[in-house]
Amino acid sequence: MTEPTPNPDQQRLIENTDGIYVVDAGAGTGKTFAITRRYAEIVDQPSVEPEDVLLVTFTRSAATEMKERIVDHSTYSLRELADGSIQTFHSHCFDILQEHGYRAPTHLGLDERITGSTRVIEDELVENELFREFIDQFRDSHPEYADVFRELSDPLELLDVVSELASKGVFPTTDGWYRDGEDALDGDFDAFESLFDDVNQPRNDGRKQSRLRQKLNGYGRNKTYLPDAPAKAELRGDGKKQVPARVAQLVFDEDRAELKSFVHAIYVEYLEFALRRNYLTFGFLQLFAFVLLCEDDSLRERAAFDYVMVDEFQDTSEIQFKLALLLAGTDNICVVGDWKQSIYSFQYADVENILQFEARLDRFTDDLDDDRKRIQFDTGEVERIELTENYRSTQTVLDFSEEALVTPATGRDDVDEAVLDDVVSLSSNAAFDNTTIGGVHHPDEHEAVLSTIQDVVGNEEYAVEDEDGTRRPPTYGDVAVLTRTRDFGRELLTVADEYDFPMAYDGGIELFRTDQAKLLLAWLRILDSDADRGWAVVLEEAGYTLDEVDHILDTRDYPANMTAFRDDLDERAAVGAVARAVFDRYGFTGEYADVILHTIQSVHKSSTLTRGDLIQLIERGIENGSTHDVFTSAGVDSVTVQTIHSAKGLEYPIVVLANMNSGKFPPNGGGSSVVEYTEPVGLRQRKQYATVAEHPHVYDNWRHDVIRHCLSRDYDEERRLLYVAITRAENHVIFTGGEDPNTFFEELPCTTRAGDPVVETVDRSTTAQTQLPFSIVTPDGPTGHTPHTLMDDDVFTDDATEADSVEFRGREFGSRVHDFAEAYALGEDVAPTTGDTDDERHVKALLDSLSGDLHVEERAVLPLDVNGERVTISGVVDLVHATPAEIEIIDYKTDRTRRGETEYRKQLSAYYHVLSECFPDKPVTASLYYTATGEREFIDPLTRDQLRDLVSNIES
DNA sequence: CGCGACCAACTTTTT
DNA sequence: GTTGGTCGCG
Repeated sequence: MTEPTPNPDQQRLIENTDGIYVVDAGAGTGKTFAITRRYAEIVDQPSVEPEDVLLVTFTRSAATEMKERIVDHSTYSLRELADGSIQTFHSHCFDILQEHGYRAPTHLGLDERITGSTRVIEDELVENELFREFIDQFRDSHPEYADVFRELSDPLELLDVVSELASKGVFPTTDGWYRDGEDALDGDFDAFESLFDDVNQPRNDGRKQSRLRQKLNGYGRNKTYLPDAPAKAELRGDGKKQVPARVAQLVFDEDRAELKSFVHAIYVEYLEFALRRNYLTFGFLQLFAFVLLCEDDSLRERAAFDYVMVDEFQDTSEIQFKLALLLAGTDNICVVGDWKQSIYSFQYADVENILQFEARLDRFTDDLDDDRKRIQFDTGEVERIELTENYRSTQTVLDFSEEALVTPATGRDDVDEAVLDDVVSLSSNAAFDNTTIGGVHHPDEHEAVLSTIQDVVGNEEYAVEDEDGTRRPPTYGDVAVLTRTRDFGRELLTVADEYDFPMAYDGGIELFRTDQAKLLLAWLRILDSDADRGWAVVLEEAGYTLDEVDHILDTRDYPANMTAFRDDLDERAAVGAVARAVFDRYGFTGEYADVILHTIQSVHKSSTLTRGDLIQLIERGIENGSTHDVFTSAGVDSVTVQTIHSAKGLEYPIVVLANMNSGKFPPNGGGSSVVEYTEPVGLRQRKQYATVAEHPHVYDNWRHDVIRHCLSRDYDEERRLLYVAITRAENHVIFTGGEDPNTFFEELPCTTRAGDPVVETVDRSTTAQTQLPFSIVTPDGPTGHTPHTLMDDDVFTDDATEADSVEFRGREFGSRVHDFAEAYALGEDVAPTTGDTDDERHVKALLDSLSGDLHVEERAVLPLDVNGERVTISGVVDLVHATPAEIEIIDYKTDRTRRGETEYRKQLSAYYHVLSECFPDKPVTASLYYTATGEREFIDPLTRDQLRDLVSNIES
């Protein structure tokens, strides 16, 4: 939420465009507003153009939002800003490499090149598969590392190592390490010693041993070390409450030459592998961009900006901080962030970047200037600006949010209250503060959440305030359920569905844990080996009882229609065709099925996927919960379910923070309230090896068993997560827990009560909304495709081979125009990559003639009551164009000869009704735009009754 | 009150 | 890998 006039703090940030600034912008302080105004201030100077300014955001959607908001406050249009650099680190690095990256690998001694066709692997699953493939061949070609591999439980850990090193700027060259990379690997004894000392302080005024000494009590338990390992007593010392100081040196000094050479070999050969396969990972994008900017002085000067701004600075990694410095041609640097919202350490974000900004600025500058001057400005003067006025939440919520930062996560967790010294307290500008903060717990937590929301909706006690100051009871749309895990969100949606409760999930979904993927896996297993665990799933889904399933499995007397389908599947050679047939059988035509197919196909491109491979792929996907974004829109009046991470930057009048359960939030640890000893103490079998010689692969690293206790492990980030969740709320916060709520739930200073959930089924038969996709059945076209995929008709005929369809889809005419339109509407620079056909020119002309908000690919769902049953029509149109005067729905078609006119009409009409409800005050029009002729045809929307008739005819 | 030993239960987020 | 709970010892 933003205010039209900047407050004095914001004004200071906006006006002070020259020099180095660190902005502590707490939650809801109008950070985006201020930063966009600042950008506008900078580019509105006559001597400055958008391309002189780099504005880095953390997500692509944030970049888009920034652009849109800057347009409102500067003399530049969205088109002109497309040339300016408002983007993520990753996409900026990609641009640099596209333009100048050809020889970048040579700076590391690599012979491969980065070309215009080098892809970026965004899908984690695909990246993992590629890495596995690399490791398999690495293993074969390096028998000398067989011993090391025996110690690894999962080769993917090596990908972690490589990624983490890349995020910290440690890169290999063909014959060593890049710049001072090896120093980082060797470490710094003084720094280590100070960590060591920290955990080695006696506690309770010297009466209690140090944390380190206590931890070392488990040293060597169930292990057999190599003979050179010191004894436990020697490490822990005796009589004192501390570990002897010399132990620090003892564990630090280790010959890691072999380990380093192994990691080096993996790292450098993986880089070669990726380049040969013509792809880069997110991490490698930054790696090569950094190398290029470091080595090529003239390029660095050309690529440098007069102004650099970094948003969400608490989410930056070490390499990103350094990249920002290399991209800054002057000392006009401004970083904006909030350390309290640093929750991405698993993605290598380093909260110290913002907390220790000045020290790191000096250190990184020195590093970069090590051999020659690269940073051409003085870093001496750094100014801090604090934004303290909060436009989102009530003062009660703000005060409460600080409590979250010092709430213990476990019973033994002692929180350092000193963190509050770093907190810049916020003051609310809300006039209305009727905030309730409380907790509800019940064993049926899903029901408890739903029932609590129903208590709140329409309840005057939970009144919320609209932007114009009017107070009203809340609706479903005012509520967001935030969870730490996607699992909980998915379960909650399943339960919500039973009550027809209006609820939509927003964000990544664990694609391989959906019914679609599980049934596909089942059929693949049936094809592979008539496996019971395949048949069991299929039979159960078909409605057989457990007894019946058992009987069928015993007798192997499968239903005839199923064996027929199996034989039919068996004739399809390509796995993609198998998957499509399975989805068709079950009517899975929505977004999930599409994304699964797409994922299979993208793996298929890089290797020939057999059924066995695909089974493995899905099994792994289920195991590690790989996620894929599924397209959803926020409902018109439905509760939003999100993970806390994905809700960052958003705000809701009422926040329900769910799943506050023991052992799940915080992640580790747990504990049981009832202890049952199943065997007498002392009889537990020890996993101890008689001699090391018997098991030469045992690699118990005694040094590491000490060192790991010195690395800080605390719950600070969990508390920050709590902080982020609470500060999403404008008015009310409700915590919910299950049977055994966790320490946060107990310790947070608010009242909690046991719930008594009664969920009422919701009648949604008349309300239009946008939500998760629902499948469509068309009378005369292929089933279940959105308007623009209908153009793929001929691609989906049975006799088209898999390879044909994959290749053909990529180059498919209609899709290309669609992609072009989307990219162009988003302000991306599309001309060089997509050519300049007549169709694209038409689309361009149309888009240029429009001003206002363009919403690309919004999905709408219109529920209809058909013969007493609720049926929904779902649609995706290419563009929604919103101006102050009207709403236009626009869909691109190549020409009039395509099939599926009825379907277009149906979907445009459904869309018309949904948007008419969303915007009751504005006229809504629906039109088709024929790119072959440039004609625009306005459609008379079908009435609800007509739609109902149409749908019931199709159904019967 | 501190210490040690032991068992059992839990282990996420995504550019 | 971390935690909660319990038991026994000093």
